[in-house]
Amino acid sequence: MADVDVGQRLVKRHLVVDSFTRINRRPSLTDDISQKLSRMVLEGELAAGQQLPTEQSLAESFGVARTVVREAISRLKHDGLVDSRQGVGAFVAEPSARSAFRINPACFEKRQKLLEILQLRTGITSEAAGLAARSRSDADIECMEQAYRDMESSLAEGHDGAEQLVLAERTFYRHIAEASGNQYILEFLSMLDARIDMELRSVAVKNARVTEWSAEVLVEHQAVLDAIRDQNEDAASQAVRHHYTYAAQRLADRADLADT
Amino acid sequence: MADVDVGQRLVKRHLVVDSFTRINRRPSLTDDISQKLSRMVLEGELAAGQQLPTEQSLAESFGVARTVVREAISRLKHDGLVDSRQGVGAFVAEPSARSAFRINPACFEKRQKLLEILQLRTGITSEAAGLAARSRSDADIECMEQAYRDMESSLAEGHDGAEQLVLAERTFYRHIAEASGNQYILEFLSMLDARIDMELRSVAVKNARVTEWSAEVLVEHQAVLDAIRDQNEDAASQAVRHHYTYAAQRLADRADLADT
DNA sequence: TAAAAACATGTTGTCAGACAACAAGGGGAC
DNA sequence: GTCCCCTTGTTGTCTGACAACATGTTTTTA
Repeated sequence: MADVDVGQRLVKRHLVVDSFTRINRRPSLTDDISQKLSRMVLEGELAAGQQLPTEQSLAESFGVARTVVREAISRLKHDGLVDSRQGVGAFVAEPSARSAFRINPACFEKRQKLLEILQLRTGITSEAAGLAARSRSDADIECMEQAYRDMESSLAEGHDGAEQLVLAERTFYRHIAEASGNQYILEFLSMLDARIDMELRSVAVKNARVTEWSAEVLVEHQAVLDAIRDQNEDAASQAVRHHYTYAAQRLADRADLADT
Repeated sequence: MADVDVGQRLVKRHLVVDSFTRINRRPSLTDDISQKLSRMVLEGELAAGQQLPTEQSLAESFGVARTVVREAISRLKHDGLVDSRQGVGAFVAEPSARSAFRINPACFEKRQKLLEILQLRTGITSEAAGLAARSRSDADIECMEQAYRDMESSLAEGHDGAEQLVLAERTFYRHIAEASGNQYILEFLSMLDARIDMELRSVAVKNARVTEWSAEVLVEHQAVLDAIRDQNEDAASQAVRHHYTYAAQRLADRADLADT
């Protein structure tokens, strides 16, 4: 945390990494304000249907120019969090009006939230595996096998290959998503992976008992691969489900996560 | 489509309903520009890593003020579509940097896209049902039963109850998502439903053979309800999967969808 | 000659003010 | 009571200015 001179004001700036900031870049004022506003909406501090303060007064209370507030609100409008009417005002939208799905990266450090993300991922991935089993091409299988071999070889490198191993696992499931032929599944999974990436690159990976678990994990992945190769839909989605069931158990063993 | 005087220009305005515009409200200039820009990025017209034109030149080429372009780009930044560096420029971000998941509502009218959305929904919902079977409370069951009864009664009303029926079905699965105890599943599903809503309110519902199918559909839902009541995880998620398998078949029968 | 400092240029980030577009309410004319 | 006009307040858009920053060029200095 440092004091940074921004325009005419002296502000505490946090170098947080979250959905509102690109990695390792100082958040802009717009980032700050849009984060604050969307948190207000998301946490119910502003109830649905309630009118937001005017842009003018928001600008004054936040100590920024109206353009900054407008850019922030523009983001909320785009996400369906608020709805504005010219000449009237801006209002908090109904939760059913949300038009985008986001995950706050801070949640990746909380065990409970991580578990829920894992469950979400389970549903998508097992569906993807089933679809892949149905419609995979031979080229798809080759891609998966390649990724599988990468997992094996990075496992052979022991502890040093930990990060590489996790990356190969990601690639493995990306190929499955591609083989499913479903654009949305692919997009959704790659979004999830991007967020998880941050965690992977962190110290957590090195400390986690990745290599210790890898042997058994590899068997789980092989079951997935075999089922897709055999074009057995149910077995494929079941194998994915198995893998994530065990993954959830391993998650419980990890000591680097906050319990709240 | 109409000619509308906006500021100093005369512009063709389309009253489209998409993720960039709230229902039935004229899109603002920011909506237009952000839609155009994000489409350019999404469709690869601007390659990853490529620098965007300067805000100034974008403003000139679009014929709008720089503030409008800035609000639009601000949205893209928030979605992880572009990344800007002060003093340098704005650049198209890697696809892996996406931080939000959206579905273009136009896709709800294309059979293939709708099928893929249905598959995505299948994965999430069957996972939700499994989790719900594990951890549902008695109160959860009561909510689901209520929604189920609503489906029955609106089915009794025949063709007039079509819209009400679809709404009750939504409620039924929302209760399942709630019972799963997974915040993300609930959020994701309710986002999907919000988009589907538009379709429901459209003429499509009235024309679709909803009531004709309802009898068999109801049986499928009951299987889900029973499995969750019995706390049978596998049966619950399997029942959901069944329902969506049949739903996909019914989708193929619908004549109101574009095939492209 | 090579390194360092100063400068010039172009871009994004922020501020300020103005006016247009629009909605809603109030007051007067009829 | 109804209609019309006016006033007021808010969002939408335009314009201009300057700060902050990165980069390449030129000048200065060792």
